[in-house]
Amino acid sequence: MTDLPRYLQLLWGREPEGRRGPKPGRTIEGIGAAAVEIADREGLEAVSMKSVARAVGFTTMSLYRYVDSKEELEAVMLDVAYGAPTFTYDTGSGWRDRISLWARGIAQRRLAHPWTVELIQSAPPLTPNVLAWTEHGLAALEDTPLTSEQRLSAMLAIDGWAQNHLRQSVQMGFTGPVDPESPQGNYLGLISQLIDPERFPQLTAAGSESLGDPDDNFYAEEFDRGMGLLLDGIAALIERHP
Amino acid sequence: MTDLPRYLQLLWGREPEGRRGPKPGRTIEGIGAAAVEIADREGLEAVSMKSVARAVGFTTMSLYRYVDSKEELEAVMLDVAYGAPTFTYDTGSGWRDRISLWARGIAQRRLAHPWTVELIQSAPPLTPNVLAWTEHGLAALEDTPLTSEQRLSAMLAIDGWAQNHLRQSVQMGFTGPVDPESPQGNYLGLISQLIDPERFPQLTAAGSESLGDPDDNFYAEEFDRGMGLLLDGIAALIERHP
DNA sequence: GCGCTACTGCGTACGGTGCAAGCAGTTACT
DNA sequence: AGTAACTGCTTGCACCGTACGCAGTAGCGC
Repeated sequence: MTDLPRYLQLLWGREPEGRRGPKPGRTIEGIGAAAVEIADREGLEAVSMKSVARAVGFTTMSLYRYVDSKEELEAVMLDVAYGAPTFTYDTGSGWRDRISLWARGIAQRRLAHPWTVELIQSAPPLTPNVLAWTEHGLAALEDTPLTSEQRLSAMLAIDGWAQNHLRQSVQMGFTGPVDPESPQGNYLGLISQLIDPERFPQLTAAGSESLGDPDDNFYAEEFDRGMGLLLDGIAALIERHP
Repeated sequence: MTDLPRYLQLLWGREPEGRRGPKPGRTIEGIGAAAVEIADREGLEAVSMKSVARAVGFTTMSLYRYVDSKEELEAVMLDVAYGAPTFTYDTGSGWRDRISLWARGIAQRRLAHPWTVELIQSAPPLTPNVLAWTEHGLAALEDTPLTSEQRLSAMLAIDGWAQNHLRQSVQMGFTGPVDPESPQGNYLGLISQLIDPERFPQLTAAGSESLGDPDDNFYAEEFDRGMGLLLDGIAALIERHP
């Protein structure tokens, strides 16, 4: 049994009691919240050990009393960004409504903190809020006849898709008003400048047709479309289930 | 009409002819390949302007004659990692076989260079090989009655899911032999140490049942399962198409 | 031929990063 | 009372991406 890394001990409140020395002056949640605030305001690249420390009134190295590395700080940030799931499922609602609600909830949290898509997590999440969301997602599929392995697969697929959709949308600059002067804004201009219509017929067609006017609703519409695809797939899986 | 960033000019062979001065001693493709080799061998964090420059026999700053920033270098790396799609679709094969083949092809390339999931692309891809794969994916759906907008959506959903599955698998350490000593290896140990079975009943159940023995085939099996979900969804979309 | 000019790769320098190590001061155990 | 474990702080290091100016080179217009 390996003992827990520091930040997990703190997040889960697993500190041994009766510890000597001064009480810690901050909480990791507070530190994470400060980091999140910086990321929301100035972008993820503005989050450094120094800037976060300053935001909580610390010197740089003091942060290492709460977190062993910047990567761990990022895990805390993600947990703060998720927050605890606040909604509950209507009694009587079916799995499709439930998991949709859940997916929308996750998408909403992530959309409020778009920098989450820039985080690279080299380890699976073990923080309280993220695990709470996972639990909530599994619970949405509780009434289906699927095995828990299938439920986990389905949930991971949905979560993964939602996350990826946000990622792609952020890349394309579709999450806010489209600025035609920005490099993303004239993506179409650049692409048509590059590709040979004979070598890239499908792309040429798709470009002129579909991406013609990516308006503000593009993100939401695409979200519903893709989610519908996945839910139909899950429905098919359930129907053919023994 | 904005003019192209340097690395795109080089990748697409759009340099003006009759240029003065010495010929460039390297190609971006070569530089990208060197960077890919470093990433394959020592991980993405070992890729620095210095290390790449040394690998091609340059000083650090010389790289900036080919690329305006490290981010552009990463775009080149991704393009090299993808390579050009080499396969063709069987005549007579249906869309389902075709897009499956395509998805497998992409997954294979990415799996050969797992660090691709760590790349954060802040702009949509405009490099030749990546666009060639996109074209190839759209062509797989050519025979379906879907609009090109729907085809694009479907393809993005599949690609996104494949990419995300790889990302999650890499995080979990499922892409290679499982080392129980590594932090990912005893993920289950850690999780069971943290969660209260009463507050996290679904997770507890899922953990003990499904993740019991994540063997080498877990990645591939999960890939097929999720892909099946998506393809079923697309099939449903096609059936109800006017 | 000539210089001019745009190009090559190189050397130096700068501000910023994450983090290792040792510090004096504080608190609660033995 | 003494000691051991903790707090936050200070200093210092190796490394990062990249701005800027350099001498040398190849093709242009004359």
